[in-house]
Parts: sequence; structure tokens; C-alpha cells
Amino acid sequence: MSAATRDHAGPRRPGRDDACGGALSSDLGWALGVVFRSYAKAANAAFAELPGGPRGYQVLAAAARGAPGSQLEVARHLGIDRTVMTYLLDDLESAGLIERRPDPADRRARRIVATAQGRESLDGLDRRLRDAERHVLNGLGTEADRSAFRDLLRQLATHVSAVDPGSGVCDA
Amino acid sequence: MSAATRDHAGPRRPGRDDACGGALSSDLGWALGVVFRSYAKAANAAFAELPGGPRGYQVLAAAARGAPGSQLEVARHLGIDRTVMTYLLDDLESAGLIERRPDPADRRARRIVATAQGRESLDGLDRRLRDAERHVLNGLGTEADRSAFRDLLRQLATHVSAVDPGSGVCDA
DNA sequence: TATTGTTATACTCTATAACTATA
DNA sequence: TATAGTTATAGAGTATAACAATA
Repeated sequence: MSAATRDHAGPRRPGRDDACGGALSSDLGWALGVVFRSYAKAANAAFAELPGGPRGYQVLAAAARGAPGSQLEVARHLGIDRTVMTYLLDDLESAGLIERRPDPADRRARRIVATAQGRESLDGLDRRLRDAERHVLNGLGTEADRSAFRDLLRQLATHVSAVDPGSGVCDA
Repeated sequence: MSAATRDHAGPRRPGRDDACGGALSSDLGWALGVVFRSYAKAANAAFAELPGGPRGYQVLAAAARGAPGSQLEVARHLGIDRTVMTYLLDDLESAGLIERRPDPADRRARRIVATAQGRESLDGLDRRLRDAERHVLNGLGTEADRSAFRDLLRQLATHVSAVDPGSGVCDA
């Protein structure tokens, strides 16, 4: 039986960590913050040498798998401001990892494509990311729980992203 | 049957949102970012008039329920830098919501306590937070899924917080 | 000497507003 | 007129280092 089904049926056990989490309704904000920061720290370490860090990786990965849409659409999907996207692409391009190609259908827009070197670099970066993710998700004991968490989180993100595509404007 | 148990057993369906998420292993980083930003946006709106915004609320809530430990320990638990904590407490104190009391056992340390006004304000703030959380978690269709997500996330955060209590240093 | 809390400084991000070119 | 992309500027947020008081 997974912790997901084991725990949420019963009453909430007041533990040491409930003491100063925050909300009465739940510690959702605290937990999200802790997990997000932990993931960000691991991702920063994994992509320390890549221009743009974790966001550089996200853009490179999107380019390598043939992201649909313009540079602006990719930015919106990743929650990156379009002005930040410009600097990010400048760095990735001068590192020889991606290229900006004019969209034949709309000469205002640019399409981001990964270079051969970019695709090659991505292999190692993917391995680093998998290690980082495994490290963070180790807090869940069973593979079933880890898988359930991934699915629920992805389901939530997909819904949020569909309802409010431009919600990447506000980080606190 | 909940989405948690329904989805993660079967193979991964490549959908529209897989196109530029990021990792090959999963879109964990992308999903965490989207959900975190969405939550941050809702929390910022909910606590727009409170000094310190969402973090001000977390500190106030910790004080109101009698957070154990010094001002520094609360800061560490919440992932707040100690220098930022000083400004935050200054604002909350001058708003009449909290007080700093010297710890009789260690005259270097201060204990944070909520004033009557602070505890009173907290009621309305809690209500606002519950609404914000409900809004974000609406992306999960069933109450069982929402509850499972909360539990898994809390379990993860508790583990991370225990392993690496000072991981609040690095936000990207 | 180490730690809590505070203050001051420098720096890194980010948001905003222009501007160019296309549509 | 509206949009994609770029550039420049100002502001918010953050990290770093120093300091005073206490352990």
C-alpha cells in the first residue's frame, strides 16, 4: 500500500514539522516552497556550467525535441519573460548549442533549433538531471509513491498551464 | 478510481504538453515550476496588503501558533535568509502584528509572538489562503487526488527539510 | 571563538518601457 | 493597429560582509 493511499484517509498526525509550517488548512505553501527550493538547488548544481542554468537546459531540451511554435511561445510555456528569453538565447547561441532560424511563414518570428553540439551536450545533461530528480524524490519511500507524485504534479501543471498560460510572470 | 492510480500504471501518453517541457525522464522540473509559480501568484494576490506578502503570512502564522525556537530557527525552517528576516519582522512589528521578545534562556536570541491584532488578522488571512489553495488544486479532479497530492508533497518536504534544513539559500 | 541579530553595500535578477521589423 | 523580437533603464530582491551583544 502506498503512502498516498495510506495517509490521506486517516486523521492528520501533528508532528514536529507542523509546528511552524504556516496554514491551518495545510502546509501546502511551505511544502511547495521546500520542495521547489530543493529541486532548484539540485538543478542549479547539475547545470552550473550551462549558460542560463536550469532554464538554459529547458530551452535547449525544447529546441532539441523540436519544440513547436515561435521563440515567444516556448518562453511562455516555460514561464520565461520574453526579454529574458533574448539574453538566454544569446548565451546559448554563442555557446554553439542552439540557432535562431527565421520562420518562413512569419518573418517576425524565430524558431529555435538545437545544433549538433547542442544535441550532443543534452545527453550528459539529461543524465545529470535524472540524478538530481532521483535525489529529490528519494524522500518518497516507494516507487509507487514517486510515480503517483509525478503524475499528480504533471496533471496539475497541465491544467494550470491550459487555464492560465501566462502565469509565469510572478515569482516570489 | 483516482488519477493517481489510474495514470501511473499505464504507459506515458505523449500529449500536446510534452512537446517542450524539458527532461526526457519526465517533466518534473517544468511541472514544479508551473505549479509553484501558480501558487506564488495566488498567494501574492491573497496577501497583497500584508507586509512581507506570503512570507509575512508564514511568519505571522508561525508566531501565532507558538513557533518553537528563535527567530533564526523560524527563518531557517521557512527558507528565509536571516538578514531578510530582520526586515520582514521590522515591517510586521511596525504594523502591530508581532512582537520580538528576548529569550530569557539566551539573551542573544529573540522569540517571535503574535499580538492580539496579529492573531485576529490571521483569521481572515487563513480564509484567503484556503481559497487560493483550492483554486490551485482545482486542477486535480477528485478530492482523493487532491488529498493524495497534499500528503505526498508534505511527506517529500518533511524528508527534504530533515535531511537538508538549510536548503532555503538557493532560489532560481 | 562561535552564534544571534542587525546594518550597510554590492550585485543579480526582473519588470517596464521604448524601439525595429514585420503582419 | 497589433505582434515578435530586441535593447536600455530602473527597481526589487538577494547575497555578502561587517558589526555589536552574548554565549
